[in-house]
Formats: sequence, C-alpha cells, structure tokens
Amino acid sequence: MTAESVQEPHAAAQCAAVPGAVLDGPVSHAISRVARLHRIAAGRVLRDLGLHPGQEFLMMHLWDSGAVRQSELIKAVGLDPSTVTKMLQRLEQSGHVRRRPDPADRRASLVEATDASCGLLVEVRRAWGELERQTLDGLDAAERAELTRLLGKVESALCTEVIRGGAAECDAAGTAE
Amino acid sequence: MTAESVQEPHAAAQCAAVPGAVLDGPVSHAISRVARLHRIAAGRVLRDLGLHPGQEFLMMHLWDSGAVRQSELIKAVGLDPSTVTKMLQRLEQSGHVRRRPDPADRRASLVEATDASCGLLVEVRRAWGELERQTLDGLDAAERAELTRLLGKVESALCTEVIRGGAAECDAAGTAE
DNA sequence: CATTTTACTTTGGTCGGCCAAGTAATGAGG
DNA sequence: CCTCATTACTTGGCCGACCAAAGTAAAATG
Repeated sequence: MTAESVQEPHAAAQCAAVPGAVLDGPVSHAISRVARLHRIAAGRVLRDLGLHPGQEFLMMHLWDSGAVRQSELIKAVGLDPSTVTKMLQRLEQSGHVRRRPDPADRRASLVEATDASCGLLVEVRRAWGELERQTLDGLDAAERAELTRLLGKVESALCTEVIRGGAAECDAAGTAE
Repeated sequence: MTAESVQEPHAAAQCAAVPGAVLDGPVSHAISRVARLHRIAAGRVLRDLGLHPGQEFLMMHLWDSGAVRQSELIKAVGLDPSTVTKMLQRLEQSGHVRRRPDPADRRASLVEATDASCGLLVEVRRAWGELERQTLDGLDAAERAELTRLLGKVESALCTEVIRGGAAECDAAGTAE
C-alpha cells in the first residue's frame, strides 16, 4: 500500500504533452527572479533603517532634488501617481517627508525631505552600495558594463511597448558607464 | 530636459551637497525598472486571458507537471508559501485550479490544473512569446545569450546572499545551452 | 507509548503596485 | 461670466509579495 507518490494525472492534468522545461527558456523569468531576489536583498539591507523597499528610491529623489512638486516627483520616478501618493502618506507619517500646498497652484503640493530624514542619507547610500556589491558580486567590470548596457536596451524596448499601450512616458535613462 | 528645478531648496532640502545623479549609477535600479516595465507589459498581454501577472507562471508549472503536492510547487516557483496559498485560492475560485487533500499525507494537498484551464495553455504560450519578443526587441542573438548569462550570474550571487540571510533555498537554475 | 521536533499549509498584517473613478483647482473658449 | 477640457492629486479596490505566527499532522526521539 503505502500509496506512494502522487496519483497519476487523474482528471485533467496533461493538457499538453510537453515533457518539461517550458519555464527556463525565456529571459523574462530570469528578470522576474532576479528582481524578486534583489527586492528581498534590498529589504534585508534596509530593514535596520526602518525603510521598506521602494521608499529609499523616493527618498533619494527627494534628498537629491530638494522641495519638488509632487507631479515632478511622479514623473521622475516613473511610478503610478496613486502609488506615490500612498508611499508619501506613509513616509509623512513616519516623519521622513513633509508636504505643504503649493502657493502658486492650490491643487499641487510640494514635497520635501525632513531634517530628521537627512540622517538616513548616508546610511541609505551605504546600504545601496552594499546591495550593489551583493548584486554584482562575481561580475568583472566589463560584465557589469555590458549588463548595464543590455538592461538599458531592454528598458527602452519595453518602454516603447508600454507607451504604445497607452501609459505615460518613460524616461529613457541613461547611458553612461 | 525634464524640467529644470522648480523652486530652490527652501527648508531642509540639501542634507547632502550632492548635485545630482545619485540615481542612475547602480545597476540595481535598472533591474527594478526593467522588472516593473516587464510586469506592466505582462499584465497587458495577459489581461485578455483573464489572468493577472504572476498567475501564468503558476499555471505553467501546473500544466507542465500535472498534479503536484503544493509544497513541491512552492519549491519549484521559489515564492513565499503564503503567496502561493493565496494565489491558489484565487485561481481555484476562478476555476483554473483544483485542490484536493493528499491521501498519503493528510496535511498536504495536491494541486492540479482544471480542464477548463487547458484552453488557456496555448494562449499563455503565445502571450509569453509576445512578451519575450517585446522584451528582447532590439537585441541580437549574441546579446540575448549574454544577457541570459549575466542574469544567471546575478541571480546566483543574490541567491547566495539571500540564503545567507536566513531564507529558504534558491534553485540555482543554471540552464545553459 | 508520550513527547518533542519537524514538515505543510493557512491566516493576519503590511507594503508596493496597478487600474479606474472621483474631486478640486487651473486655464482656454464662447 | 460661464462652460469645458486639462491638470494634480486622492480614494477604493484588487493582486502580488513579504514576514510572522498559528494550527495541524506526520515523523523522530525518549
């Protein structure tokens, strides 16, 4: 008895008679997997700082650009407006960000990093460096440059497709080494 | 381009006297951006099929492997168990998946794709091909191979770091060709 | 045989992220 | 001056994804 292993496909299992390995072909999955691992690593590095993954990205923009109109920030990070709104609400509640209405345009609001948040800057920088180190560990300079170049091409290709579908514009980012 | 400065930093803006471009250096962000765009493109391609991005991945595994123990599925996709549980609940409610308790192990459950879902297989395959085409548009064969290789290295590097941090095991998917 | 440890899954909570609608203020025409 | 489209942001809903903790059943150990 011992009902070993699973039962064989009983109901409707084998729709396709494809043996296996339908999954490892596309580069798409490699991207997804890498992104997921990268996010986990980022979360681990940022946890001690009290930031959730994604927030550092926003904060970096704010630290970098000073007080900005929220719409500018949204365009800069390329995320959905509603996403940025919610993230800012949480960051404001955490005391990392302050928002005030724009005197020049009452429907807009200006966003800026608080003084208290500035202490995080160096730590976030360090965390990012650490993350970058973890990510690119095992790649030499040439490989890193090539990876950057290829990702840039993929990004612009996807961007073209995405805007064709009706979304907003993408920032064709950069080149550079 | 992209708009020049709005107002100058007024209150507490310049924590760091760093002029700009703190953001385009790391490859990390390229990965995040590409992954995000890729996800959006996937969502667009899958919407007509009634699937949300991520579900196809699970379904592909199920179509490929027949009835499997849920734990096996979890290990295969490498996601968090709770994530898989919730996704399966939704897929079950959508009629794409069926779950039954494993007779051999009463705490486990067997998962399989339903008959109805099989009609989606070919469409998902087509959608994936389309997505792959969109993603790699503009890269020649050598570049694609190189990108795959580099992503593989990054994945294994990140994997090592992640497991070091205490998480589960990663599938070092090293499918070279 | 009782107890502890391990494995399989689920629940609850929180966040990032998208879309689709909705609100409020600005600006262009009639 | 009043209407209408546009811009700027918010709300609600939903899903993917994580973590942490719980619950249950099997296995290992005494």
